[in-house]
Formats: sequence, C-alpha cells, structure tokens
Amino acid sequence: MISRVESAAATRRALLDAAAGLLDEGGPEAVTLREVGARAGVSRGAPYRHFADKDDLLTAIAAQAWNALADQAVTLGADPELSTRDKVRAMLAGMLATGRERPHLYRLMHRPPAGPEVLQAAGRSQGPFIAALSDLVGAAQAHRFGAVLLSGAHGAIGMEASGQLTRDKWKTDADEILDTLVGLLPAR
Amino acid sequence: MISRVESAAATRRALLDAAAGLLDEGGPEAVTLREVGARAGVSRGAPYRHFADKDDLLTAIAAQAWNALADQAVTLGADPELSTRDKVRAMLAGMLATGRERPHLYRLMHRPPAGPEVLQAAGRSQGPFIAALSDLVGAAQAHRFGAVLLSGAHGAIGMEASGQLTRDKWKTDADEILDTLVGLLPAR
DNA sequence: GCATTCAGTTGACGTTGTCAACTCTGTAGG
DNA sequence: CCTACAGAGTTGACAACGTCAACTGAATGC
Repeated sequence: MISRVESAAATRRALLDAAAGLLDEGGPEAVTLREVGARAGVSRGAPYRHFADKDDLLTAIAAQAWNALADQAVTLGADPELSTRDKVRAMLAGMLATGRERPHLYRLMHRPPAGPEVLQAAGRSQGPFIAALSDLVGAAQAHRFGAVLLSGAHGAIGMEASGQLTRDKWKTDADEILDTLVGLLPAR
Repeated sequence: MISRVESAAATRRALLDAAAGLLDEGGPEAVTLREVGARAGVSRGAPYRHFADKDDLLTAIAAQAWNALADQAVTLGADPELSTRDKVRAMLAGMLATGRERPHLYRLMHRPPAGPEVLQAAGRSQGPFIAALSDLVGAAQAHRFGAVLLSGAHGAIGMEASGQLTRDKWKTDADEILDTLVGLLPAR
C-alpha cells in the first residue's frame, strides 16, 4: 500500500528527475514546468505543491547534485587503497567528470547567488577535500592550497565547457591542468 | 547632419548599452527586448533590425566586453613601466575586476557554447597574455602556464561570484589566489 | 522626380510562469 | 464507522515575453 506521503515523495522525486533530464538534454531553456510535469506524469500545476516556484526547483536540483558529489568525496576519503594525493586528484576528477558529462547541471550548480541549501551541500563535499589536504600540507595550509586547487579545477572545467580551453589553442586540457595543480602538493 | 547609417549605428549602440545596463542592474532575467527598446528610445521590434534575436544581442554584448578586456590587455602589454610579471598580474586583475563589478556580464562572457565572435574577441585578449608569459617562461612553456593561470583566475572569480569562495571558509580570497598563481612564475 | 531600401512601428500569436478556484482522496478524531 | 480536514493534483485564466508579418515613412541612389 502506498501512503499519501510516499506518493507525494515519489512525485517530488519524479519532478526532480524529469527536470534534471530536460536540463541535461536541452539545456536550461528546455526546462519548462509544463514539460517537467508532463514527464513526471502530472499536470503543469503540480510542481507548485512541492516547490515554491521554478527557481526553487532548480535550486533543489543543484543541491542534489552537490550532495551526490559530496557522497562521492566521502567515499573517496575513506578509501584505504588510495594515497592521500590520489584522493585529492580523484575528488577534482569527479568535478571534472560532472562538468563534462552534465555541463548544464554543472553550470547550474555554480549559479550565483548560491542559496544556503546549495552552500551547505557544496560545503559538505569540501569537507573530505580539506581533510585530505590537511594530511598533505598540514591544517594551517590546507585551506589556502584547497582554494587554489579548487579554483584551478573549477576554472579549467568552465573554460573547457565554454569552448575557450582547447588543446588546439593551449596545447593542454583540463586533465593536465589537474595534474599540474595536484603536482603542486608535496608527494606523500 | 546625421546620415541614415550613422543613426542606425547609434541605435545599435543604444540598444547594446541599454541591454548591458539592464544586465548589470537586474541580471539576465531583467533583459527583455521590450525594456531594451524602451531604454534605447525605440519600440520593442526595433532590435530585430540590428540583431537576429535576443541571443544574438547577448552574444554581441559578450563580444564587446571581451574586446574591452583585450584593449586593456594590449595597453598593459605595451606599458614600459611595468615588469613582465606585473603585466601578467594586471591582466588577471582586470578579469577579476570585471567579475566583481559586473558579475552578470562576466558570467555572460563565459556562457557556453561560445560562438566564433566571442571566441575571437576572447582570443584577442589572450594574445598579450601569452606574449608576456613567453618572456617569463619561454614560448614552449607559455601556453601550459597560461592555461593554469587563466583557469585559476577564472575559477576563483566564479567561486567568489557564486558565494562559495569566502574568506570565512577558505581563509583567503581571489586576490590572494591571483598572487599565489603569479608566484608560480619565475621572477624576472 | 521616382523607385527603392531599410530603420522603425504595431498588431498578433504561441509559449511560459504563476495564481486562484476547484476536485478528490487518504487520514485523523470522535 | 462516520465525518471533517489537509493537502496533492487539476484546470482556467492572466500577464509578460520572444518573435513574426504587415505596414509606414524617410533618406538614398539613379
């Protein structure tokens, strides 16, 4: 038997999935509440029972994506097979993979201004990152290194997405930039 | 006496200025062709005499902004008072200033996918940048260094704009990240 | 002087986000 | 078991928007 709250939660998930799918397939302008509702099997007004407005729905998608990245970071941080340096590298590579496979979602995740919901989810993904860096460079330097690494990775992903970072022009790509950035860390 | 082509060019400029102003003041959703026309003193249909559609108008604004940055870079590159390292630093600082003072415009400049018009204007701004780096690290390494520096700067600007790079959380800011990045270059 | 070109206007249409009123159905309280 | 309620979902309506087609008018070239 499906209770009412279960059914409502399922609809909410269906709406999020539908919107994320439309975003991936057709970019931001393809995400219309009417089409989101249709894909989720409900009407155009149904989303307003679960989200304040369209922006709120998009924010929820961004937060969800950040949380998925956070889960991945937590898993990587706890992996005993990986060196600390490889953990850092893998966390940045996870961001790069999102940027390449789901560019519109990636851009949505960095849409300003980030609300508290998104900031918290993003912060959760940065916890294991800082922890790994603390192992390598000490707690005092971890934040400064982290900011440089994260900025570099985020910038490379963005420039690659917009078509500005091409191997043709720069003789390199985002992967190599990640290598260079991680290479700044002491090897331990 | 104002000829017809002069008047048309003036209207085109007025449309660009109006759209850029609306973008700065109210973000992307504040840029409506109706309001752009009103600010430029023409009707809602007038923009279609100068731009294919709204997207084309936004692209023109992005290209214009890149060209302004390119002009600045050219001037900096030719400044005999500045050390090569200071030139590089100043060029990146120019990007940072745009990102802080006109965040919506900055985001528009990096909107994917960048059309040829935007790519060319952006490339023009990168010429002096590469030239300065060649002075410091040699032509062979200039591109690889340039990609890292530009990625780092762009990422820091973007994270600051979205509210993710705060001194409270990272004990640093975009200025210091720029210093760190430029510090990677040999001092000459 | 005349035809032409082209910037600019206006009316219209489809799409979209959003609200208000409505229906319907589990669920809680007696 | 019955009733009242809460809340998920639907539908009609509206304003705003991008865009097109038809139209106007004036500067330009011959």
